Amino acid sequence: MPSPDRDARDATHRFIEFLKQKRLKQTQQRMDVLRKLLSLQTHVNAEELFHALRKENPSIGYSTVYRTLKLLTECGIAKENQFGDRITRYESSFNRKHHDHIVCVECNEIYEFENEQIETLQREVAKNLGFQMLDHKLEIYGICKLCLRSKESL
Amino acid sequence: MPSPDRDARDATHRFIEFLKQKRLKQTQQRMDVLRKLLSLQTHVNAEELFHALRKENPSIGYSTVYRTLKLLTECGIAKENQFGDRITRYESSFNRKHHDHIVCVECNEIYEFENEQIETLQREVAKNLGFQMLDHKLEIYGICKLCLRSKESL
DNA sequence: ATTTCTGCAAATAATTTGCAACATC
DNA sequence: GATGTTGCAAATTATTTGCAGAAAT
Repeated sequence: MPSPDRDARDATHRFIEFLKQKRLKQTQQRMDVLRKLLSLQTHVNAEELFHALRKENPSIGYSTVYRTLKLLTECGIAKENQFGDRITRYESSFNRKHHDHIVCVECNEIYEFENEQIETLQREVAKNLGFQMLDHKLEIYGICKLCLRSKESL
Repeated sequence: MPSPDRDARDATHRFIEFLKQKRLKQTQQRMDVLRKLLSLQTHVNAEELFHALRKENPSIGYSTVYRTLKLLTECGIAKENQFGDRITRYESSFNRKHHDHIVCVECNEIYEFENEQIETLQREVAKNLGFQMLDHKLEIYGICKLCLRSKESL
């Protein structure tokens, strides 16, 4: 059975292999960014990651964070997401199934969901239009349960 | 029956009413931006619009284009879209049904499609999660028919 | 005459890049 | 010791804003 710890070790292992294969170096900073991304477990942007890392290592640079996120994305450990605003958010995608996002426009919380029927219909749409589908993304925007509740009680 | 010309006239009319109601002024530039957006009929970014407008009126400014696009979005004539890159693209949304996009990653062409079943499933997902759904967007990324064909013939 | 607009140039925000000092292989 | 990496500062990209002169009400 998969466990968060197990996944973290496996992801780390994959990253190290990836670096080796590309003749890139295994540095402290690169491992730090990976560890932090895995531990935060959410949709973080570069800024949030940078500040979290600064707390532990005040000398880490913004560019290192960006550069490492590129590498992690390249080797499939991280996934980039753009939600409405112009900010790129990253989530760890290692050992994770495809999922879509539903975003609360009030509290900005991002939830995930899966729906196999929607996936199937998307594949059909692409096929009917003669496309070879590579990727797809679906975002639903709305007001979440909690925000609706706190509005009612006014 | 709706015709492109008819839609253009109606959209213009709505924009003029919108400006009046907000006590904003009906200027040459604002009408130019509207006309150009309607005539281009595609998913244009501010830069493309700006250059198209410059050809006819070399003195128009970038900020006017951006500011007018904001107004057109506000009154429902334009709709903003963000596809993967960090660029905002605009399409005219006057008298247009909701639709989703399928983007070719080779030639960057953007096609549109509608699928009522997917829409229904999305509403169900939102409902099940306790969300009040406000908006949603779906993008499929892949390689289009034409690009696939030209790859085969190599 | 008043109010709003425009175009420019400068500001902003997120991200990228050049480079000299530094760490890893 | 050779090569790749880091952190910084400066560049870049898309967009926004302040402002003085110009246009619409």
